[in-house]
Amino acid sequence: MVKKKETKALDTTTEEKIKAAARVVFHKKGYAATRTRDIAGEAGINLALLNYYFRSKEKLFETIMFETVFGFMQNMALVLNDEKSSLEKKVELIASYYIDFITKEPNIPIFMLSEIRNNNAGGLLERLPIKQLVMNSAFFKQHQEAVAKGKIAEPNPLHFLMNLLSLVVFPFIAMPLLQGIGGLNEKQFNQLMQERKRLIPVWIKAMMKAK
Amino acid sequence: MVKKKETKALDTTTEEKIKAAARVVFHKKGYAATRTRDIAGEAGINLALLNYYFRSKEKLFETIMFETVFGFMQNMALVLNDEKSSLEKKVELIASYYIDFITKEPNIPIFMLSEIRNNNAGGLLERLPIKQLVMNSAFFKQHQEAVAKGKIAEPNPLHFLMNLLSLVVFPFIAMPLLQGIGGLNEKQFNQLMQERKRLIPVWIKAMMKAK
DNA sequence: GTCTATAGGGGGATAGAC
DNA sequence: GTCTATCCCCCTATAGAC
Repeated sequence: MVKKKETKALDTTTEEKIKAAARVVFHKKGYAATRTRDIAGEAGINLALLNYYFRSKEKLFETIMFETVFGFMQNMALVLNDEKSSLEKKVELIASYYIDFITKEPNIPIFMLSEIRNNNAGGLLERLPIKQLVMNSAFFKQHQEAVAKGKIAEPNPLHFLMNLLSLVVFPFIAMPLLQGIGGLNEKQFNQLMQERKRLIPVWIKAMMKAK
Repeated sequence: MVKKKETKALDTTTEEKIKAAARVVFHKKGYAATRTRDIAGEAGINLALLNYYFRSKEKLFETIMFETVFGFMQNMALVLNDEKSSLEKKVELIASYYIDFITKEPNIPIFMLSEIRNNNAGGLLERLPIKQLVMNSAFFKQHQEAVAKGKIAEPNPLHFLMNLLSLVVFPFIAMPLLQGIGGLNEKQFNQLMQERKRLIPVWIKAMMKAK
């Protein structure tokens, strides 16, 4: 649509600068509270230029939203579908990867979840093959096998997945509350999350045998 | 500030109608996306009247936000501080109560958490004595005792609390995603949550012994 | 207390010069 | 491609009649 960088030195095309700024502001404030002027300011460019590259606030948002959700999901997809790693290993990998990821981008979970709730993000969930991705994954097959062998008590794989995501993601979403309760600063909070990389796999293992 | 109902038949004073409407709209869309016109419409009154009762959108929001957070917390406070019930019982009570509560009001968790993140909700967290409430609770004392007796492996009570809240609250926040993954309708989703009333206490018990 | 009408300002988008 | 200036709608809030 606009000039295509051939071998542009650093990814500092204007388009990329605007997207980077939009990511920051949208992730932090959400669609409704974001002012296009703030994005332009953050990007160090003029408001008119934003509309030149992306026709509207909404188009820009859709771009950012799609890339954010896609970026979040793709690692999950990779891990869940790896035939070689065990179920235990998958739990470890997901806990470890996402705790680091969200520590760096702490606004992403609540951003995604609240925007998806508000407007279903323009049918984003329908466009991404989430259901097949998860339901046909090696993860689900391994879970079924473990249930069949009596190694896992709770037969519903959705509970398994919910539990894993809950333990990994929720503390970040509730961070301000937990910092308030525990009187933690950011560093101490992150330290707690690092501990959870080791703890969550242990916990999940114990939970799933219980009945 | 306005007329005080003496023994008003049903709580259908205009003020209460506006607040009820504001709750619905704010909880669903959040502060920034809410239009005062929508609230007035939902309440079946005129826009001007809204400003007559509550001086501004922000004042109305603060009222709703405070009552929402307070309403959410007060049961937690009651349960956590009950000296008579055991730690196990507390877990049961919280899981059971909040699963029912959030099933009826599914927008509340993400509403509270995203508004608190956005603007700290006008220092709401500082005004409510959350920290003392939790840190001095019977819940925390019982947790410490259990750790001392070797009944609980993980000594940090924040992990315990995070885990409990995660398992209870997160599935609701991620509901659209989980419905997409599992292909569930609302009824089936609620069924899953009902199962968790029984499962979460079992899981928590198993987790906390694990190391 | 409740309404209609309108002021006032903010924010998304565009025209047009460079 | 990038800027300045500006349009215009929408939203909050208020004035004033009843």
